[in-house]
Amino acid sequence: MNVWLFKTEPSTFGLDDLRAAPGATTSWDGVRNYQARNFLRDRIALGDRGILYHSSCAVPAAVALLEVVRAGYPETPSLPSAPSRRPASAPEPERPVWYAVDVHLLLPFPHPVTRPAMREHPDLIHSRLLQRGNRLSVLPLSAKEAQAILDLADVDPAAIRDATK
DNA sequence: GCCAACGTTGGC
DNA sequence: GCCAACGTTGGC
Repeated sequence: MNVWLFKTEPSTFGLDDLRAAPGATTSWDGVRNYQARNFLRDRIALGDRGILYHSSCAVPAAVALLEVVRAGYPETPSLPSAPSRRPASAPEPERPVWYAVDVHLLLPFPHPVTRPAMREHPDLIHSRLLQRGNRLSVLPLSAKEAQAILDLADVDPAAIRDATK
């Protein structure tokens, strides 16, 4: 089970929007970076966890624990034509370019974990998340990094394993 | 508002 | 294929 960081600008879509969404679940789409796209398409699995991170706002911070409830799927599904009906001369259908996953809000953090707080933690000080110029909107977290963020959020460590109820 | 970092574009 | 210019992201 892997843990992923999902970055979002709360002025566009944040924790409050996810709370208000039907089933506290949303499609994580709109990612337009190939490296992040590859994570969505190839690496993020059903049941993986996510940490929701607010960026480009007054207090950038990790704010919630998520669960992936649907693995990667094309943003705009192309209607697959039955192979037998496709003339041999027709081009192969193109592979979709952009992908989404669905995430569900498991647990809003008791309090946000800010960047200064993360810098105090030995397991986060070298995290890609804290590096300047990091522009990846979806990125993998090591088990240590994920645990450190949950520790700083005062979330029960068991939450990351047992949250599915 | 500033600046660093990175991705994309386009001329050659 | 190189690389400069430009646009975007994102922290501060």
